[in-house]
Amino acid sequence: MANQRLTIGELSKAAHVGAETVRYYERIGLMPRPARTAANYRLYSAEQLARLSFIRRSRELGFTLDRIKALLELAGDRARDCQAVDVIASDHLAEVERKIADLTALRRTLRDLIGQCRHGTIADCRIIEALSPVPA
Amino acid sequence: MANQRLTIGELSKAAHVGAETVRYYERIGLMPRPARTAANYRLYSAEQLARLSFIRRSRELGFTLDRIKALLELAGDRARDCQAVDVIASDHLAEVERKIADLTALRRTLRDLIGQCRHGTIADCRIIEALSPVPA
DNA sequence: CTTGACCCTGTAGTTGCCACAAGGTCTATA
DNA sequence: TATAGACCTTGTGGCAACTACAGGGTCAAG
Repeated sequence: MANQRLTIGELSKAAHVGAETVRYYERIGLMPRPARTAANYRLYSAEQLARLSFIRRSRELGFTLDRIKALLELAGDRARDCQAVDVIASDHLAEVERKIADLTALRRTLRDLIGQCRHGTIADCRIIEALSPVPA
Repeated sequence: MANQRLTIGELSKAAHVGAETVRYYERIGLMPRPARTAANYRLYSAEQLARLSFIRRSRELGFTLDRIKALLELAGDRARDCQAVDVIASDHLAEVERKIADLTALRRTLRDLIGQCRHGTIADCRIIEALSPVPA
């Protein structure tokens, strides 16, 4: 009963990942090549569904496919020290924090700029002015 | 004296934009086709340098090339109401704010996850566990 | 036996560039 | 005058992570 095999469409629905995305994951080696029916249809196992779900969750957390590949390799090695996992996650967190900092600075600049808008003509628009270079 | 024309390399240095990027902007219609020397070298005017600098500043603020194109069109129309500029900038700000919100939620999740790490084996790694689907 | 929903492969588009390759040009120096 | 090296030209392909076809094959229901 654990042998229920899924077509790509069924897998796709179960994992909430587009079928074309699944094929893409296969092409880049993130998902294994599945079994095939006589008619060359892909057939997925429960384990492969679990793998795809893992990928989807990781993507939701913003991990890159490269890092997800690394996480999946680690996940298979149950006896191993989980420090490597920690490193990947911490690196990712650091990147998220950097992006937040960048975007926060950007938000400030944009708010200032928009706040200065006097709603007149382009000729005295502060936004355009801020973007325009000073004539040398 | 206002007639000083620049090669793509000179333009590139002056505006702090890669030469290949300038050619790319030309291809997509963001920069105009410049004059050419007898040897087919591109020659840029001061006005074109100003346009490229405008683009660079706008990119630094995270505007997409499409929006920059729109901003440049508006910027040329000095008598026009600057409301359209305000709309573009405000839309952009809204997107930045959305991204900050998304990333902030992500940061929280990642921090929680990493904080739960007990530094044992993969088998009881909270991070891997959180990513793994519950077996049905 | 046909309709419609599924599946297949392969290719091209998205965004904003960067990195070649293979050639032409220009300038300075030996 | 020859030549080295820095510049310029076009065209192509790559990056991330998909998405959207086109042009076919397959399968189950009515």
